[in-house]
Amino acid sequence: MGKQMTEMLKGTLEGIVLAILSLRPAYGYEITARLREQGFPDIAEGTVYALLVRFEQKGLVDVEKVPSEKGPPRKVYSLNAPGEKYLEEFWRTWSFLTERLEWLREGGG
Amino acid sequence: MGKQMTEMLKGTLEGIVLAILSLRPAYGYEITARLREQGFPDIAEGTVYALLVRFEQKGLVDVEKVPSEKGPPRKVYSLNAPGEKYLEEFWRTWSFLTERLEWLREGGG
DNA sequence: CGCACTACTCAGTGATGCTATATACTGGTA
DNA sequence: TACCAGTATATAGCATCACTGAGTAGTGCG
Repeated sequence: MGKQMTEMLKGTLEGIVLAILSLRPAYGYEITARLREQGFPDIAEGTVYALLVRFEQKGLVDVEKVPSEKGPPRKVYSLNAPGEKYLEEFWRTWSFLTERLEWLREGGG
Repeated sequence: MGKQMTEMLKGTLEGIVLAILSLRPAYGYEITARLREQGFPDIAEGTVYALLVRFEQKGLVDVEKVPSEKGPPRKVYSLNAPGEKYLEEFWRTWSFLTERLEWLREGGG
């Protein structure tokens, strides 16, 4: 993917996964697979799981253990109220950044 | 500024400063001041100087020492050819990210 | 049994931005 | 003189984050 993308994902991947969870609840392996389909082929599984642990520690998600037909039980994460708020804040921060960058890209006023 | 912005700036601040340099050459103190005017009040001076050192080490900028009427001599940085290329790559990476995020924001297909 | 796929975990690494401090030069003022 | 504000650069130490690489577990197929 390149170093630029890796660094740019810092802080952004968090928002991406929160956004995915806001669409509907999901578990780690599923999220990783979806990211790979959607243009992020090199997102490491370990990265996603670590993110989900952080979400849980921050109280942004609810967790439910669901048995799987194939393999160990799934940990299904769903965004709760604080999570929604946090995601809204993410979008505000993201919008601010995109506005600043769009402005710079167009010649900086 | 908040932790979200701090993390999101990782990888992005690099592009922001490169974009500022692509408009016209500038020195560290000046760049910091401009960032503060343009909505990033909490960018630390040390952050900018470290960034400029990295640019120099990567060979993305040319440096010229210019005497100042007030204070120590300025180190004026200007984007060179590899720097321009690197900036273009940054914009491509940035565009990819914004497209993915816009898509997610609008409901994820 | 061995292999592939599903599913989660964790220690160690590298890059980045922030904090805090130090250095250096000019000019104003008590 | 002594002090301080503004200009200008540099750097050591810290926290956070994504990546690497390895390990653990369960199911089904050859």
